Amino acid sequence: MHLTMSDLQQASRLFQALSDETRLRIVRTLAGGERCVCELQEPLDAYQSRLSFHLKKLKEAGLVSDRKEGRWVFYALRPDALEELRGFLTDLEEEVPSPGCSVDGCCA
Amino acid sequence: MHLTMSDLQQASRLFQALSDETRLRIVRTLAGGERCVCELQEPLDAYQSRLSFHLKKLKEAGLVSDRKEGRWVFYALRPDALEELRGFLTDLEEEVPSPGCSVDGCCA
DNA sequence: TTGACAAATCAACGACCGTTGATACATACT
DNA sequence: AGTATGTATCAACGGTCGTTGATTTGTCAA
Repeated sequence: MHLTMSDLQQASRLFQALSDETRLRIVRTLAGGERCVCELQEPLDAYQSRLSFHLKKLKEAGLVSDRKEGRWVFYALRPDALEELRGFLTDLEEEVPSPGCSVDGCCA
Repeated sequence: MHLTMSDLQQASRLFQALSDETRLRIVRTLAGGERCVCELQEPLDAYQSRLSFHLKKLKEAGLVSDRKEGRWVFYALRPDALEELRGFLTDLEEEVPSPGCSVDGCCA
């Protein structure tokens, strides 16, 4: 009975950020270590403006961090964000279908 | 080195289904046991057509199942779908930033 | 058969999303 | 100074999404 991230709004934001295939490919690549935008361009076969757009979305959701170095901007995955989501799913799975759950407000 | 659900398209479909706050509230409620549409209406304060719309989305994504009984249709959470997603996130977190990862095709 | 109820579907609308190509900005090099 | 490079931003477009209200389909009861 925790469901720590009862803030469904935040959860939906995270899910939304991961709801795009291009962004998932970015995330999967960043799981191998930080990358600058130009390093993503070739393997993902995407225009630079497109990558900037998606990286901004991921950053706004808190899923990646960015670090400026010279003319490059390196993006990295934020493991705690993934952990947060995983915890949310775990809490959902642990929610047991209790018989008296139809009581007012229980599932509101 | 598993990343079983390497099918990013399927992953994005699941994330997309969970990217809406109304749907997350439905899912959280269904975690307490199956419900028919009319039982969701009051606690979620939503029109019936709206709930039907979102339940259809959840069903299409494989996150819920439905069971007809008389005039009612009972929806229930499918735990395996949540498990699938959790596994995907776990695999992502386990992906170690190995030094030689910049090799061609490694993260493509 | 008539009425009541549960659920799905539809049309319409506004809002947001993802892509592309062009442009702007910042940094580095000569 | 000028030029090249990496990145962000912009305008424009087409497409999809979520909501509402009305209609339709199916099921039960009187």
